[in-house]
Amino acid sequence: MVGVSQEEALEALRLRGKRITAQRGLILDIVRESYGHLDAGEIYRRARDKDPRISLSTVYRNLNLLQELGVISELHLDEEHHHYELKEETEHHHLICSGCSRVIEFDSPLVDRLVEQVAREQGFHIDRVHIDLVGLCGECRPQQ
Amino acid sequence: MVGVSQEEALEALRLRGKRITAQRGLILDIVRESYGHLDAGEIYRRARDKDPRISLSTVYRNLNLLQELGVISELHLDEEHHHYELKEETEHHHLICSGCSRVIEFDSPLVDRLVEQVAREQGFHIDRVHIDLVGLCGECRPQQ
DNA sequence: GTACTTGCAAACTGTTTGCACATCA
DNA sequence: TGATGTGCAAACAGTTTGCAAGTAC
Repeated sequence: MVGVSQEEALEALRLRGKRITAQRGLILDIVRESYGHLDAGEIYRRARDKDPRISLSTVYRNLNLLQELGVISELHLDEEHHHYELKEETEHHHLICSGCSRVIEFDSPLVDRLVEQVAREQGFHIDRVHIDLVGLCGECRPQQ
Repeated sequence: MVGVSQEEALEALRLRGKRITAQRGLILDIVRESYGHLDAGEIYRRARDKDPRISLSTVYRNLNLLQELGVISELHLDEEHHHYELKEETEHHHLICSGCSRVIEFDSPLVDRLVEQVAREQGFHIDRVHIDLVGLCGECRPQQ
């Protein structure tokens, strides 16, 4: 669950001739601290708490930039808007509680077996795997 | 790969006191004929070819209605907008070619094993499973 | 100093809604 | 006939973009 570090992220910016600004540092901090996965609006709201002058377009621009640099990645959870997380070294998938919206990451060797099997049967070469399991976590189950 | 039939779909409308209109029939035909998965805009464009007076809001309204009735289902493929397909009896997942955009449906017992394993380990009760594998199909692979 | 960034407002895309008119049963 | 559905335009949410002013290096 540990993604790209702040130093690595800043280094990625430098390498591409991008500047290190207060806004970028702030956005990275927020994405890092948010174990749950935030959408752009929520990242903006939290950023504004620390820097009331930041604009929503700066948030969008930098989320897109950080994605291009490979520092964060965009998720398509079940809902409408994009969510962002720090890029992990290992591929992982999402287990989403429809009660409390928490997002748990998982991986399993069964995923690789599944992907291999499907690729072989259908003659595909698979580049990306998205798995979202939606349900109720232990805490939300009893009371629904 | 055979979804709800036209008769079943019309019956579902009747049962809920909904009317059978030319527009609804047309939208259902288009969703049925589109093996690939279309978004609302594309469904609208195709519908307009047969009935130039149909409106985009009618398309949206009916896609939402048909979804509530359980006749079609909404997908969240990798892109921005919703895609729709006829509801299948069996759960299935999507194999998407990033070259030609074709969508192939699949299922495998390994999916159930994976879901069981994750549910057990994390104490979840899983309601929905979304799996999208993105890659290149046999035809698109050589030439890229 | 200069290229890169920002904030702001305006534009854009996908989707939903209010309302008067049309239509299925 | 009366409830339901349609088309149109206007409203919305999320996201992107043009531009002048600001800032990192």
